[in-house]
Amino acid sequence: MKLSESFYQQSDVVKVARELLGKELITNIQNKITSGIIVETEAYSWKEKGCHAYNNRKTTRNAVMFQPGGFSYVYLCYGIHHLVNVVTGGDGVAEAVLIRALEPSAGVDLMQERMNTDSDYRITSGPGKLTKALGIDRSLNGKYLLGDDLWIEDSGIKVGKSNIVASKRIGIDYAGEDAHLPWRFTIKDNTWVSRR
DNA sequence: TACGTGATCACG
DNA sequence: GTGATCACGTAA
Repeated sequence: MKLSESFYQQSDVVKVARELLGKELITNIQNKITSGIIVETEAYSWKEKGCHAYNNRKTTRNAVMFQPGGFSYVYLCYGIHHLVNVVTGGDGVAEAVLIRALEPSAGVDLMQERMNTDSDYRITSGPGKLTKALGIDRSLNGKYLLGDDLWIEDSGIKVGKSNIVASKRIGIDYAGEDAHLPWRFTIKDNTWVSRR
C-alpha cells in the first residue's frame, strides 16, 4: 500500500527520515517496475545550512521543496548524478528526505542492465547509483508520490529503534556546524548502505 | 586522493 | 553573459 499524504506531511522531517527506513521505493518507467527497500536516508530542513532551501531561499531548482509533503524532488548533482528526495511537511515548509541507499527488490535484472553489470553487487548502495538503477532523472522531479510513476509503499518490514543508526550527513562540509547534525539514518549492519 | 561533469545561481 | 559551486562515483 502506498504511503499516505499524512505520512509525508508530518511536521518533523527527522522523524519521517527514520520512519522511511524499511519502506519500499518503487518506479514505473515505461511500464517496467523496479524497486528497493530503503536502508539509508538523510533529513534536510530550511532551518539549517545543509539544505538547498536554507533560510527559505527559493529557486527554480528547489521550488518543489516548498510544496506540501508528498512530492519528489530530483536534481542533478556534480553534473553527473541524479539524487532523489521526498518532500515532507506542510505547504510552504521546505523540508525533504534524501534517499541514499536501497536493497534491491523488484526488477533486479533491469536494474543490472541500467547499471551495465551482470551482478547485483551494490548496484543501489549510494544516492547517485540508486537513481540510475531505478531510472530516476529530472523528468521525475515534482511527481506526486501517490501517482503511478514514482512512489513508496509499506513493505511490512519493521525497523525497530535499536536497529537504526544515526550519524552525520555526507558531503555537506560547507554547512559549518550544521554538518554535524546526526540526521543521517541507516539500518544497522545493513550491507546495502553506501560507503565512501 | 583527484577529478570528471553540466545545471544552477548570484553576480552584473 | 559568466564563473564558481556542488546532498557523487570511480579509479588509483
